[in-house]
Amino acid sequence: MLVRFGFVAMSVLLENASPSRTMTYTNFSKLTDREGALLRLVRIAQENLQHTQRLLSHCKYSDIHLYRLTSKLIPLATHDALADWDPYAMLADDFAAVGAYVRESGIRVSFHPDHFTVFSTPRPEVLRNSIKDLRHHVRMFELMGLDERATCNIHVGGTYGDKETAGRRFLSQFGALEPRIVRRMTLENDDKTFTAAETLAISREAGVPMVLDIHHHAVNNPAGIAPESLWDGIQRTWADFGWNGLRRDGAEGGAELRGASSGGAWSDGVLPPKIHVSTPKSATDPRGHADHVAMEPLLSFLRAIAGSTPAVDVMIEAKRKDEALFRLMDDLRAAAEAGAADIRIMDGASVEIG
DNA sequence: ACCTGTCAAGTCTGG
DNA sequence: CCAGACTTGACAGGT
Repeated sequence: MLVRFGFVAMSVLLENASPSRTMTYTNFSKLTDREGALLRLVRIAQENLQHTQRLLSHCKYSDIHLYRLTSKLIPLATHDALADWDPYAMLADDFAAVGAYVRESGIRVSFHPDHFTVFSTPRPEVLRNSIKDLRHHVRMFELMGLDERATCNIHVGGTYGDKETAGRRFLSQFGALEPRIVRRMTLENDDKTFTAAETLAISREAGVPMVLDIHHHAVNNPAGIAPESLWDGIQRTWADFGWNGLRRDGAEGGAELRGASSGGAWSDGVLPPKIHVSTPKSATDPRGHADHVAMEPLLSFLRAIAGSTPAVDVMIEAKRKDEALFRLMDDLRAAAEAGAADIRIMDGASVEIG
């Protein structure tokens, strides 16, 4: 089983490369020249996109095949007070350049809209903002010219004291999204509300792939289910509804999208399942993310699924970002050298297990 | 150079 | 019904 590692948003090793510089609305409103202020926002976004490209270059030269884009590329992009502002046209070239680099380097990219995007909500204005937020993310993918293997990952959301009702409300509100958005979505199990088993059931009904977060599962698993026992079902969500499924069903644009990509995992027609991994910060804060990732629990999970899984992509969600990724690779290399015959180092950020 | 309170946004808990 | 916690990176304003 091929295992590829990636990291989230920013690097702790690259200097002055923040992809998420911002301007707060409070500060924006202090500026008297609105035109000038909007131009400032565009300038910040351009800088964020240039830094994103440096981060992608860092990935490419470190063999990192997986990267999560920050949701904060354009400051105040979906703010209500800026509803009449269209930043996309002015940034089209910058997004196109990033997208071209992504396609050429074959890096698998995603977004993870933050916890304000929640489709289980009973509140109309929260739903409205959630839709707006997803449209914004998909718009950025489209400006980058990336096909539907570039996905947005969200959680099911809050339960409001009645998980059953909240789950049904999620399905009806999420299901009302435009197909072009739904086709780019994945759902992740939560560390407090919807468990992995519940998220899997909802993912199947919604017709989208599921991302398994093994740390969230460890801290939100009241039924005590072993994660590998859910794996067949999770893996099937990628085969049934994901990129492969789209193509098998002959969904619109499939053939055309295939030709638009090149290199590595982008060209072989396979989108491996994705999992998230992090390590509890401490016994008192088990849900928090530690600086680095402990190899052992991850390795035993990977060994458990290796027999039934050709490839899996692992997103590292550690506080020390890319440094944690490299340290984990060091640990895997050391384990292989110490005699673990089922671990083979493939390159700077991937291993073969089993 | 470094520190602290604040930031556009949501939900949950406890009072 | 409302305040505070939760959580993340970065700004803003202070020393």
